[in-house]
Amino acid sequence: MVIIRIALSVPVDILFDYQAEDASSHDIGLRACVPFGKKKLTGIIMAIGTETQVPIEKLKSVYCIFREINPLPPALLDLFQFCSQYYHHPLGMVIMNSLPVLLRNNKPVKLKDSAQHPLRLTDSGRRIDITTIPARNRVARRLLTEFQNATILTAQQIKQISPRTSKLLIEWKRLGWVTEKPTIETSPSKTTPIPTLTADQANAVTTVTAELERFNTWLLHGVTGSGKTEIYLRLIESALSHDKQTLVLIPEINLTPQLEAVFRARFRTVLLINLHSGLNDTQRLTGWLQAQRGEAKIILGTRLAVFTPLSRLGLIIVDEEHDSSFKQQDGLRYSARDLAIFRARKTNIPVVLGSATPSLESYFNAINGRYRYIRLASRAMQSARLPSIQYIDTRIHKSQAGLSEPLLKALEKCLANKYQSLIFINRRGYAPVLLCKSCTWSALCQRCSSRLVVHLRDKKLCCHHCGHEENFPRACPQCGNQDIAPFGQGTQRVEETLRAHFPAARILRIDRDSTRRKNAWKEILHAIHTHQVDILIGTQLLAKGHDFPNLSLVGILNADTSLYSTDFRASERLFAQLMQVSGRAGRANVAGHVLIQTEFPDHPLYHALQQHDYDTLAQALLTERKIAGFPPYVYQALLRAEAHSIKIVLNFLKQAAHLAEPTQAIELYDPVPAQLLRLKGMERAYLLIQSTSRKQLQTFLAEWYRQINTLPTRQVRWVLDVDPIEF
DNA sequence: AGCACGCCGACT
DNA sequence: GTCGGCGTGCTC
Repeated sequence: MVIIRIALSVPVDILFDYQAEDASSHDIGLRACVPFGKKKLTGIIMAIGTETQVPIEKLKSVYCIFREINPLPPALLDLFQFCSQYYHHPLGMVIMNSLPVLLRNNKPVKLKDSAQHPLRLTDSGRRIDITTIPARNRVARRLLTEFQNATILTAQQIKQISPRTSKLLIEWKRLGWVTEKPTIETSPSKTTPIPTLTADQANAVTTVTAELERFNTWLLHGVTGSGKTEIYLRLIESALSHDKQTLVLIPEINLTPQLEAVFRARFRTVLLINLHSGLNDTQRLTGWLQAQRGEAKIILGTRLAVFTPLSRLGLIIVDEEHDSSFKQQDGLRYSARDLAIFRARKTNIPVVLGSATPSLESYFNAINGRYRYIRLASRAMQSARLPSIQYIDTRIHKSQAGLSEPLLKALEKCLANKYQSLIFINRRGYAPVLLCKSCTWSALCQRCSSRLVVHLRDKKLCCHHCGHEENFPRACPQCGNQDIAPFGQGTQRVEETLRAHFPAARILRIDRDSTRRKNAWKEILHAIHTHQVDILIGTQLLAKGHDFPNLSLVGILNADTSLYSTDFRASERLFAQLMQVSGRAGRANVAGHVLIQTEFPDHPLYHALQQHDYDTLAQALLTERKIAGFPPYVYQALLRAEAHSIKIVLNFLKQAAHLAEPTQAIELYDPVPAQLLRLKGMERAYLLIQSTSRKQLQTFLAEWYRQINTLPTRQVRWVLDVDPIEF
């Protein structure tokens, strides 16, 4: 009897056995549709054998095995297995949640042949003169133009040009203008000039390229503007020359288009796909299949892309590796960066972690020699120097609505010189608090233990944690006094103040509220680049990765709040963020100045920032962490739990703690309520476990996880968070 | 996660 | 007497 073992998306960490007479060992990694209770589910075949522990009468037969697409490769199944074990999350859920939605259905995928393959313009196609096509044949002209621009077009791209192209393409295929054959041509485009490398860059490229055939974790540490992207491009080129795929992981969606454009411009003749959250189900599946078949040579994507099957993977790049969005913060709490390293090791290929401000974990590994460390000391463009950073002591310089006199003066001067400036304040809305002046009342969220943020623009109070909105009250609900007022500054208020102060200036606010609209980002970037804006006001959305060539002045408000935070990672994050924002100034042809308003101008973090001295600060922070016994000197895990009442949560955590059998190597702390106690109507708490040995921590967690699963979990939702980065 | 089974309160 | 509340436990 042939037994197949299937991983299903159910929250129990076991495989389910089924009878399947027609299965063979080639079917491992394929999808199978099976009866499950009263339901029908589709899962992945993990093993095939002739034996089972399940009583024969319980054993059911598979409905069918889907063979229309290739099985998931063993290396990817290894990654899932590791992920499931390391993060203590059921294997079936790990696998099924990583797959495109269309592969989770109880249906075979059906894609039209034309939809499956990208088309490449052949040399004879390239020689076609557009004017030989009648002008009224607009679709044909558009399509040919697009092909001659891009050489390769995916099915989606073609569909976007016009939905009625299939007849045309059949004809063109017959004529030999286009072909489905993926090319292995790697010569970069002749039209985009390729910059010469600095000595630093050249050295980095040579060093990594020399070891392209084996696993290494490279930390590529270079200040903003030191030209990391160019290094990525060269490495990808090397990978391409061996006909290998490159997986490029990037933090979040906003900077994708920019990076994508750079990559496409350089590699016009290879298929590049972008796997981001904005895709619909069909687009995602199409890209996924192209990656699996090895047709897509460059796979650009956010954290989920780390699970893409890649038959010819030769290189992984994790850009902005310090970015916390590589860690998923709900459900399966995985770190895409760490999984990328695991994947590279298993595939025996290099993984390059790039950052201007590496995470302390990576830096620690680099100086210890666990990672290979590559340092880019200089900015690539000689004209672009590092910005000068100065502090405005807000104890001396009083401010009006959060803006100090020296900063306003600097803005004025910048305006007069027709340069752009940027005010960075990481707080959207008008004001963070609504206060009653006669009693102590302030507007609170009903579902979270947080204050409601004033959004004067739409006359609403908003909770930035749960999204709750309510109308602006006319009077204090507690004492009836009408004297209620916004307190503190947010982007909207800064915008208002600056508009009043510089009525002639063109001011643009950039935060989640102003970029929510579709295409808003595109329009904003266009406005900035064509110099239709004088002053930008923005949150951290602005900090990431964009080049603003005319930007000369950066003003930073309200940075102090993270200086003395209870979160031991706050300084690290603040520094990275301020480095990033500062780096916006003075990129191309303009000298950059950064003015930071602070009450603590002598703080070591600010000193380090002023000197552009990552190392001194990193060393200091590492010393602190060593003394305090924090990561990277210890490994941590959290048991997180939530319920309607904190009593239930704490009680559950206490029970869980009671079950634990810690060894000497494991430290188990008392349960503590979360910083933000209530979130979306749930009260939360966690329990910290730590150890100096990752291995022992894992052994402990595995056993403990099994034990916790036996607890009655009435109304409690819980997860293990391994290597947590938020508390 | 679903979904059924099961054992106690308020209804035609 | 039953309808239905959601606590408990199983799914190959």
